[in-house]
Amino acid sequence: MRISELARRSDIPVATIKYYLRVGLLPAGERTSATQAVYSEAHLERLELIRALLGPARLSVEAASRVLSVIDDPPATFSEVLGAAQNATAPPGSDRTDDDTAAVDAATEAALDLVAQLGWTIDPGSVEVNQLAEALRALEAAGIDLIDGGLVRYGRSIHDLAEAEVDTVPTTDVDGAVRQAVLGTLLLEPVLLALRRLAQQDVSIRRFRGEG
Amino acid sequence: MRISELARRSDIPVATIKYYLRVGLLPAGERTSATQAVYSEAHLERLELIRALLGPARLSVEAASRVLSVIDDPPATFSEVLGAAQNATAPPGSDRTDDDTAAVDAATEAALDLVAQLGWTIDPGSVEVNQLAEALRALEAAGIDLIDGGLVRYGRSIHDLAEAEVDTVPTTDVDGAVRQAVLGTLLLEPVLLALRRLAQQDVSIRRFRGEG
DNA sequence: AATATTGGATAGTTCGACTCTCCAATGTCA
DNA sequence: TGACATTGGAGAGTCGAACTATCCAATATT
Repeated sequence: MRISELARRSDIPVATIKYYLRVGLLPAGERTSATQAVYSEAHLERLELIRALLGPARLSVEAASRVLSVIDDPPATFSEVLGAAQNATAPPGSDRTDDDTAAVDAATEAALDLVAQLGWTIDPGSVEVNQLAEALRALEAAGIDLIDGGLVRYGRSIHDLAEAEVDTVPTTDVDGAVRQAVLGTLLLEPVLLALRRLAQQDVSIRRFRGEG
Repeated sequence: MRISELARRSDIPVATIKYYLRVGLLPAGERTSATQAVYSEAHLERLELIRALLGPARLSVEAASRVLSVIDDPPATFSEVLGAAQNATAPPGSDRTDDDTAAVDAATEAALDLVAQLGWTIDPGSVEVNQLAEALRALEAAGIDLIDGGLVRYGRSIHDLAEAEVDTVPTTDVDGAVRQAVLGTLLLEPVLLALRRLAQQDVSIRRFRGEG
């Protein structure tokens, strides 16, 4: 099909598709002449994927393009796939000056401590540790107190989730595994957040039924 | 203190503080004359809160201001608090044209179905149902297949989480409860997402240890 | 009295994600 | 075959969000 049909079928403006082509999110169509190219069903699927990453998964164009390049050209081992996916989507760590290094260090220590308590084996230098540290710092700065061991309890529940997720990754088909791992990591996030809020509704309704 | 000291202590530029004042995120200081005002420790804390909402919690200024107004002026019942917090932070639902109503309806039905399977009592008209529906739609559009009952399993784990969270809310101090509920809902999100990724690392390291 | 700071309003600036405009080279239909 | 539509490609323009800078008159401070 040509670009106008691609636009119609995907419900994305031609100008936007051209933009995606320009920034490299969408591979070029097959040239049939100097000013014409044809696009396949694969392009259509790719567009849906792009929209899922830019929309629900809330990625920037730059992050999405890193993610897609992991899918297009996967690393050799599963752990690397996961790492690549996670790195590709990590927000560009806040470049704060080193004035409050103390607070940051303390938070990092708290994060590593939590992971140790949970008995997890992870890469202590990975971006996620920093993300966790920063998130914990924000919690504390806002004055939120968790009951003692609260985070450990969260950690265990979340580990259950992770087990369930890894179960869904096919072990035979390598490319499929990559795709599933990467997209699962990203696209399940909004699902989990929405489920969490609904669960909170249920819990609070149950617990505070008929109270003022 | 005056605005320059507030800026220095909070590490936020004066111009930005003025901006927050203008848009109503930060209440005005106490006027001492026509061109002077003093700010308190409360303003400093408020600024930290604002930064936590705009940064880690990834809220827009508009959403943050809705959240803060819930905290400043809480509704009467706990369920209302939760609802208000959730509504305040809900992203502005995608205003798609009604061309693919079918897909949307199907997704909504799938979402409600999932909730029913979990046995949760929720408001079927709440924003979160739509969020869930949209997230599920994106998953499906990307061609991610979950093992049967996978989502139910996730749901149960998440319900555990929600229980743990509601446990941390103090039942005596009303204002504190509101603050805790609202900020906990928002600021724990990044914590949970980071924990999830670390848990995935652990699971995959354990499972694929030494494989190519 | 001289200099610095403040509140407040208005006008930029920056960045990301598009969206528009052009134009020459093709494609298509009568 | 000729008139009209479409395409690829590149550059410029738009838009909204979140700041950031500039001004100025009215105080403060020293």
